Amino acid sequence: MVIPAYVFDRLLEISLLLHADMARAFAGTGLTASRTHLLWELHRLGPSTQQALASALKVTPRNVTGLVDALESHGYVERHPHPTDRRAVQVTLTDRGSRTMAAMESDREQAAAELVAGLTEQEVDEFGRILTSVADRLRRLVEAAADETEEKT
Amino acid sequence: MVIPAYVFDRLLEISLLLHADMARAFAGTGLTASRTHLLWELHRLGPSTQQALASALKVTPRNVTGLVDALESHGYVERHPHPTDRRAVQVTLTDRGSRTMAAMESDREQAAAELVAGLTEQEVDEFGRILTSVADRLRRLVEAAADETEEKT
DNA sequence: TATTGTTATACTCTATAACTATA
DNA sequence: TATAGTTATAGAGTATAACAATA
Repeated sequence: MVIPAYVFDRLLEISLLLHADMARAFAGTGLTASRTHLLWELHRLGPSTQQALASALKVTPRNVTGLVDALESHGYVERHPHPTDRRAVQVTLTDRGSRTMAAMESDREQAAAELVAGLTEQEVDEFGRILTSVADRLRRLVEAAADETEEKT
Repeated sequence: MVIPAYVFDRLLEISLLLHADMARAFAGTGLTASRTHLLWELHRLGPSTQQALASALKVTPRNVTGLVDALESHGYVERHPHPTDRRAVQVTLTDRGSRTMAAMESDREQAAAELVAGLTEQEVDEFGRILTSVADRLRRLVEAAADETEEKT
């Protein structure tokens, strides 16, 4: 039993469609996929240091500096002194940032509903269950491959 | 009925895992995700002009120039004069390029088998069917959003 | 006139390395 | 000595605009 090729084609198509739609939706807003990902983590975590954001996004601290610079200049986030650690910066959402995330959350829910309109609850559950199983196996495969690469080093 | 949040989390996780694995697998090969995508299309389409590749990849011709430059310098593709149109270039896979794609194809099949090990044929079929349905609806949503944006312009 | 591919220019994301201020 | 964030530098992907050769 193998994942049929058409499933890969659909996944690739979904990825390209989402990319195109983001480019369209972000035009003129000062947002990009990476910047929005940072906003999303900030929304989830609450006020955070740039180190915490770097871990959450799995990118370097230097990279976070650039993303926060861009988001700050467009008014989505603010840098504040950290209350207890004078080395660190605390990044917070501004009102604009909070409103943007709230709007995105409700857009996402609406889109999520439209995508599965016509499917039964059982079908959606089954889909989620298989997706989770595939993600679990993929995680193990990727970790095994990474370990193997490391051993060679 | 709405797609549950954990399904989005799994999809995001899969996307991040694949990205990390590609970065690892491509180290030292001169390949990247974008360059591999071009090789894949070339493998699928056969010898192609850069215009054809730009359409297939949905990027600008200028972008293809850069990708083909990089792939050529690493020996994966070659530029040849087009047999009938002296303006155009025909891009072909080299032996190295063909061998690389063949290896990737078999790797992909093996990984695809491991990801669904433990699932029944019926479950995989069901998964593919729902994925197709979701992709169809997503395509329509994205097109509708794009049309709406265009009307405002 | 239209098309193919290139040069010129610019923006974004990402990484490593060196450095400053602080813990 | 270790950590948080910055400056410096570099590579990769992407885009628009102007241009030369050819159709």
